[in-house]
Amino acid sequence: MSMYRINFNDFFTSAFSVDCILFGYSEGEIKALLIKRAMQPFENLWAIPGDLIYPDEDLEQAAERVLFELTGLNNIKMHQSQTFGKPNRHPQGRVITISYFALLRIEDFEVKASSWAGDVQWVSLKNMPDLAFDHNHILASTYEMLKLKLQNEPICFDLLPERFTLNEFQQLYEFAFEQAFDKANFRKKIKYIPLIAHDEKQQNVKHRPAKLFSFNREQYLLSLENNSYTFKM
Amino acid sequence: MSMYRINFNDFFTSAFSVDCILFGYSEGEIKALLIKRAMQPFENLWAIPGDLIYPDEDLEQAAERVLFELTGLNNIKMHQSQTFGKPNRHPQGRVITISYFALLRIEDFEVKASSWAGDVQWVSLKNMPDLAFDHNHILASTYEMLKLKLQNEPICFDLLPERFTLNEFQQLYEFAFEQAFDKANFRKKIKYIPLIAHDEKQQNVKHRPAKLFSFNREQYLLSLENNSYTFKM
DNA sequence: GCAAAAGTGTTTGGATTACACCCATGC
DNA sequence: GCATGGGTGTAATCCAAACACTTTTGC
Repeated sequence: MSMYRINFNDFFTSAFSVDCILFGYSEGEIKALLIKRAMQPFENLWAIPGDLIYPDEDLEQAAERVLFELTGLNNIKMHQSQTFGKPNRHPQGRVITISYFALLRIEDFEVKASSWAGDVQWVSLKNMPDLAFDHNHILASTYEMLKLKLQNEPICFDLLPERFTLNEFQQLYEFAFEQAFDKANFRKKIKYIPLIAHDEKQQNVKHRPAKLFSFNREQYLLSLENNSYTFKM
Repeated sequence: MSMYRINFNDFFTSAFSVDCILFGYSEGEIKALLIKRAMQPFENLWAIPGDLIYPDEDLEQAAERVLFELTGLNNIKMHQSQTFGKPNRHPQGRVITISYFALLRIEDFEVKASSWAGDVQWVSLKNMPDLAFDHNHILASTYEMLKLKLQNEPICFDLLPERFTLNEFQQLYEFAFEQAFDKANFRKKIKYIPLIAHDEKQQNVKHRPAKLFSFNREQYLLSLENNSYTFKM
């Protein structure tokens, strides 16, 4: 994290940081973007990207900055998760960290290894190694919050490609809730979610190609206004 | 808040605090315990009780300390809500505040006006005045989180008296979700919540007295373990 | 034709809803 | 007896689960 570019003692006895968990979805798995720490402490361990918050910077703005440095992406909605502040969570001083998460379409950009990371990688939440600091704990609680929101807000469409098959959609929920759903019943459940059915079909599959759909966000917002439908999974 | 007992400039350029929202339930309304500020800024305005976090203190521990100073109560579960950190939210410096909430039985204790408050009062969430700082915003988001948890965890029993009538139970949800429920249907919905039915009845009512119930927490925890029931409202 | 996954229809049982009715108490 | 809320039963409806079946593509 960039705090080590600055003389640590110059900062003060306690500091705030943001940790910015980027969730993505590919190959049927929800993944988080992790960085390999290039310096002490926890050198060479994988960690959640994060940085100190500047004195006159809003929390969300700091999280967006971390996201931008890693991905070049802008205008992504940040969701606040939780705040972690055990006095000894950081070996070199008191650092209270506010964790945020964002949902990305993995295919839509290229990750840039930043100055403060030796390597960057998407890691499946099914297969998480030991992370630096208390980052396993932070990631686990944030994933719980993601799962809660997946049930109550149409944020799954921030993870899915802009055009997706209904099966990809179903598999996202199957991964998150660790259970298989019946295909016919799943389609009945999502019947009222406003989707746009395209004429376009899946390519290069060796079976009947599936129809592609997109989320009709405009219509969803309208239905929110007149209370005709609220997302619920 | 106690930060003003300390010379302000000695503290820092930025600081952390906890705000500790105490929710209670009486007379059919969910209320928050507010304090009347005895000093600048926002003197004489109502505010959420809060305090700075000591350098080697855990966040939750700080919130428990604020609760204890106000109520003398201990061993109350604190729920972390959200963190607020707009650079200008505090007129005298950068203060990032982590908000917690706790659920109390209003009848079980006496509020002590503490050194940093001129007055203390339970205020209904239906009838909230303008508060100090960004406390209206903090309270509103925290109330949203409370309502979310009321749907997924049996925390309503932390607000209700130890022995309650089914109607008090129903009215709590009616207040929170701002809608009336059918009595017979409500009772069918809660059929599987493990309750202890007492022989004791309501006293001093001028109609048929209602039976009193308590939450059977032991049995609920057992049913969680063997996955036979999970709370859902 | 066969394998593989897309896509749809039917049946069933349990939950939700609306609504009606009886019961116990104070006055 | 009457007002007031406590407490319960029933029928209609909706919804979710289980499961079977048809369709379309590549090879």
